[in-house]
Amino acid sequence: MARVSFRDQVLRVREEAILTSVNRLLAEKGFDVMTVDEVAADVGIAKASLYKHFSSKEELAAAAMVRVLDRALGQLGALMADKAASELDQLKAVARWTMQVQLAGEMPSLPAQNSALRSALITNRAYVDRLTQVSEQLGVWIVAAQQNGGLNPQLPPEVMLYTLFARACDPVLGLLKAGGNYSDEQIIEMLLTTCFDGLASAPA
Amino acid sequence: MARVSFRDQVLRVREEAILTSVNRLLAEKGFDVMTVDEVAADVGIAKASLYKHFSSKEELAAAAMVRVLDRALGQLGALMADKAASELDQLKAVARWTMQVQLAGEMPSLPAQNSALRSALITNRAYVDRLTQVSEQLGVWIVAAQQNGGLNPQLPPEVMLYTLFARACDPVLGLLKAGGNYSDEQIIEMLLTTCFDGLASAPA
DNA sequence: GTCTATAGCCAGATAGAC
DNA sequence: GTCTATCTGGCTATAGAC
Repeated sequence: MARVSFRDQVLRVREEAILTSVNRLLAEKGFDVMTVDEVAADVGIAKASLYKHFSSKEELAAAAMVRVLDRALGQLGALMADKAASELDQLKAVARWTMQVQLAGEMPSLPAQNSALRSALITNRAYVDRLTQVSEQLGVWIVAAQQNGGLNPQLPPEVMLYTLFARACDPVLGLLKAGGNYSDEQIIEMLLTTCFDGLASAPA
Repeated sequence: MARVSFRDQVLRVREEAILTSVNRLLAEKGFDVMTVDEVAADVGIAKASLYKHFSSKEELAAAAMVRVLDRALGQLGALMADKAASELDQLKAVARWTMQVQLAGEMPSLPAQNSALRSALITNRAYVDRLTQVSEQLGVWIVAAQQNGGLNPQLPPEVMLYTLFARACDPVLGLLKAGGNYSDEQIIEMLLTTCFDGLASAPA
């Protein structure tokens, strides 16, 4: 196995620092409002140095998304190891995890409208690959849960999948946190209830 | 009663045309990506003329929000006249209406992050008044529905209210419409199910 | 109130020395 | 690869003639 040079390690650490800043700023302000100058200032390097690592603002966002999707894949892998849990429980655990990430201010929020960003993302192999992997694993659990009665079998799996993704960046979380009336754990439990049991029915 | 001059009527029609364009562009691209040049081009007037009617881009967005909130208040008034409907039915009707507006490409989407926009909105009396009115009427229905068993009494009304607002600009709608596999009416019915009955339980 | 033209600013991205 | 300094373009907003 090839040894990694000290020089490469330093680079890797620096890129990690960049992505941490990008991730936080994307979660705070969103892609359109975030500026590359802010990122550079937050990392503590010159803007030109940033562009030696990432060739555009869109690439920065894509790299941040790849990192968060990798974290998600790690979560999925850990959950798959739990053979005792039902598929519904595993899906709830995923939703809980995404809400925790969002409450921690670490969920990057990308606008669906920005076309320059969209085309950069869909042509980014690393991003598309990971997004596909996450979707496929969730899809497996959704279909299984529909068959064993954990999820409503009348809704298309596609709708369930989109809904879970959407709840990972639901603005309701931010509103409730800003209100300050509930703990993070209370917020998560309430939103898990609204997501899986709806507004109408009382939890079992 | 004072007669409205012809001149004022022309102005009023022009401002309506401006707001229609702003509303559509806000729904399509969002506030940050929309430019005042685009609005002027869409209306077919010079940008400087726009600024004679509205003093800033934020004022444009606020006026568009006021108009959509007025439409919402009209809906609420019509629903209140239906004495036979339960409060749950009325809330579902409101949610259905907001989804129809969104599918029609007429729901302006404003980013929660942009601080210049936020301060312009919260200091806009017309906007705040209407938002308060809508919230209060929905709050009345929510509390009543919780008391008569239509809605889960364990969830704070505040959480229900935020959730209903959030569903009015839920990205899931756009994703499903872009997919092209379902009719508008099918999309709305599915999302009403996920919102009120959740992903887990089958509808009654 | 409408227009053309432009001011003023700030963003993303780059040049070139070290 | 890092920096300082700068380019380039697009944006909001305004000046000033009609």
